[in-house]
Amino acid sequence: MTFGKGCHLHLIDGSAFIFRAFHALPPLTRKSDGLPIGAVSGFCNMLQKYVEEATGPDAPTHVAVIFDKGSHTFRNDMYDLYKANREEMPEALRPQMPLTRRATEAFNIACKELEGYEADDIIATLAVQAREAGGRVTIISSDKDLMQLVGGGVEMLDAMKNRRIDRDGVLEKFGVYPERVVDVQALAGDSVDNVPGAPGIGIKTAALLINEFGDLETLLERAEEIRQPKRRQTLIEMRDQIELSKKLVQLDENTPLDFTLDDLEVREPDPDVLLPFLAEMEFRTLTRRIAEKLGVDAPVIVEVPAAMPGDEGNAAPEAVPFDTAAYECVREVAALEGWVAAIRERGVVAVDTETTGLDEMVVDLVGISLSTGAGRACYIPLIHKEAGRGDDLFGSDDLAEGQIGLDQALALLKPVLEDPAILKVGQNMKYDAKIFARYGVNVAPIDDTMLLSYAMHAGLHGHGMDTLSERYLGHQPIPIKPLLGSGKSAITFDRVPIDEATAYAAEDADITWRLWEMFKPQLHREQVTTVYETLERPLVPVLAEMEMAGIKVDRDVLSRMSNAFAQKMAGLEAEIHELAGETFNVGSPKQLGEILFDKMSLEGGKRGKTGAYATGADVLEDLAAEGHDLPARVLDWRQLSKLKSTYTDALQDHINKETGRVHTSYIISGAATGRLASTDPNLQNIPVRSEEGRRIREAFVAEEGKVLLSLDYSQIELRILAHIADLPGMKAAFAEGQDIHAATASEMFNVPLDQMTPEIRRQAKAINFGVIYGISGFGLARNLRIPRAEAQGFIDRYFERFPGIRTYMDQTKAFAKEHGFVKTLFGRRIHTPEINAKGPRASFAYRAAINAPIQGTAADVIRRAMVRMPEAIAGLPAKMLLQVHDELIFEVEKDATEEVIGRARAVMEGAADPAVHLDVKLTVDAGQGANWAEAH
DNA sequence: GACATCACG
DNA sequence: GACGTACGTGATGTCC
Repeated sequence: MTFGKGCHLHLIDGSAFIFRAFHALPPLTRKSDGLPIGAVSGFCNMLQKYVEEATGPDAPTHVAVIFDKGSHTFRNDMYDLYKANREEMPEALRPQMPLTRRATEAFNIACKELEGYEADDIIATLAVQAREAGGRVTIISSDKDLMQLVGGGVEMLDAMKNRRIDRDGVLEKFGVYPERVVDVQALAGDSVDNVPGAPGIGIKTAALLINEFGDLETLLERAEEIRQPKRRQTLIEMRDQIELSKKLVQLDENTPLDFTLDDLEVREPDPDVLLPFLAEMEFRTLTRRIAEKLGVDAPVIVEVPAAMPGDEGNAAPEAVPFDTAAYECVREVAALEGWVAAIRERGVVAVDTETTGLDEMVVDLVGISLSTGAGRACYIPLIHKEAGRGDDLFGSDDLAEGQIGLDQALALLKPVLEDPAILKVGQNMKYDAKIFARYGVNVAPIDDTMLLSYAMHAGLHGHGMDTLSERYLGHQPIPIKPLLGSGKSAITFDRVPIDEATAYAAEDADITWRLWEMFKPQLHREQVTTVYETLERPLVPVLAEMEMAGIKVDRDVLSRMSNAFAQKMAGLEAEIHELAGETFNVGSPKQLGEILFDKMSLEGGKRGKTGAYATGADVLEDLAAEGHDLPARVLDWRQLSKLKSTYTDALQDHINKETGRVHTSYIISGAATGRLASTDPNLQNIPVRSEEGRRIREAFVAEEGKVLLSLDYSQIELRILAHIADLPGMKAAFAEGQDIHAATASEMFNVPLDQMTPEIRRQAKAINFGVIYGISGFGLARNLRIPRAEAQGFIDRYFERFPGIRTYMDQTKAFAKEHGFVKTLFGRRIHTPEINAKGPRASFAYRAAINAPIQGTAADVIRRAMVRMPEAIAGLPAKMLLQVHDELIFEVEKDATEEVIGRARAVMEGAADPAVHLDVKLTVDAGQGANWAEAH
């Protein structure tokens, strides 16, 4: 096809892809030989994503990836400092450059470069040719130098933000249309490329001048007319430098090319070329995904353990392919006895349970799967029902034939599952342990692949089985959805036909085994063995006990509150409709925004990214403060609505029918920092800050004759900050038992403690928290509702008075940049893969990196306390029920209260010892009462 | 399923 | 000089 009208040329800026891929990803290496491969991996993923999305009416007819070639270009002949401040290419990236060319060719996309020219010049030349031929062009890049080409059918596409940039987009960026972009750049210069420009003039000023005078040449001719003396002088004196800058930024549209547009026609990738390349790179997931897309079999990539010093000579084990047909369905006692013997032989087994649902406190055990080696797995169906899908949707309630009796199977397995000499491996073992516990089997000792991954990879990705299998085994597990169906017609696992259940369930055990085999030896290499052994694994039985204990919740209290809330809400709703002059859904932010800012024309309507007005509490509070009644009522209504739906209503549904208690579930690997997360229900966010909300805690009660006990760390994060950042002033204040926020205020604002006002203390408190969060002037200003400059002043003074903070922040950032993770005092690693990204993502990562060691160390401390707690209170009539980040809740017989407080407090205050000696002592406050509101 | 909102530490 | 910001979570309701 000859390129012309109706054609659409895509030009991809290859170097931009590479650098983006390199900086966005952790330093991956090819397993077999350690070759750095991260950028190639990211590059291929981006190409694949691009190919997948480049369909439809907008699809390109022609496409090329353009690369830079050689470091010396004609621009260096003009100006020897051009790009002189460019940093050396990172050592890990250099060997990957040729591989990205090969990757492009493997995808069967034209790959073009030209010695002595930058990619931008080739792109310019092709874009102009295509435009003159009457075609459309999309330049896939976010390089602002290319913006001068936009217009007349040429657009840019920022692939990361998925945003098209047309002439108006360029105007937005540069303040001028594309044809004047070089003029603006010539004046503003570019520090990245070391284009000098005119000193003191940035894009804003440059655009102003160009728009006033028309173009650069006129501006320079008539420079005497510029009103501002400084600018006038600069432009007159720097004329040569500005003209040189223009030549440097002006793209060459006449690059001598040895190919034509017609050579760039889109071609289908050839599986026989692409897949072998991906396999050679050892990209497991991508190889499989693309093979699937192309409808061919993925080549097998042999699994090789990562090379280690001293490993030479270790033969790589042959990778065993996944094969569901090889799994055994255990239906006879003799067969099960065979498995038990095999497990005893091996000393370790991967275990997984299948159940009728997700609530471990309610569901029934349906079957058990076991694995004793890669590819060697079985499923033991126990209470599967006669298959009856089809005519009879619900099947029969009769047990299917050929299953070992539940009791008999458990009796055979129990000695193995409880044998201290046999290791049981699971994925999220807390779930299975709780199921087994309800059947009288106490599984121990254990390993958990989810927690192994968490100890090594926190911050990099999730730790669910699907994620881990795809990422580390290159294998997508059988999805559960087709087996169970969805919606109304969904069935429980006991109604899944046994042969299908066997493939699914045994595969889970197989995957768990393989992950364990891979992860376990990696722990020590990542130096997180102690983290795993002391902070992750021992928590499993402790949390299982707490969750099974549950906390008693008084349904009547909640029910009465729900009714009261409903009444108040109805009243408020009527008032709101009255004020609005129409009825609308108060719970719809969209409708509320339209009422407030369109109908009532109130000031301050700001639209978010979806185009809807923002109606968050901060916005409504501002409006209410101006005297508007409607937003004030909505705020009240929202508070009640939240309390009712999330707490007083929903909590009732979580009361277990058998125990009369609420049993939350903690996610050990949920938060990257080491904190726990609580779900179904979340008992870590029960209201406390508002008086009305706090009353919900009255529904959490102790059994008759017992009390609830709450012990919480006082200011644990600030104490850890004082230790880590070595802040002598703050340490002293803690040592003397002072009010830490007042002490901070005194230090910062030179106010004696006895003259402290609540207002000054409030500001100091906000700054203290800000520091923990990786402070920014903007954030503090918003929090305190003060001008940004003032907030910045506070921060500057804080840094002055507590110089250790600066050092801590700088060192933490440098560490994160170098290693890709930060550490807590106890060695927990939290990865920060985006720390080397560009733009706001890096700012996010930076603040998270500052916060993680502090929040994470506090999380480690309370984990250590929890692990030691059962032994400390053994023999006492007390149970640990809940954890809320810095607080532990116990239920205790009244007589034993003081004894439990004493022992639990000692454990908590001494939790850091002996692993870490803190310069600041930890103190614990205790409270008790008939309910949680009283105890807190 | 994404988004906005809001509850907690 | 611009980016667009406080850190970490989970549950709910609306809307597409």
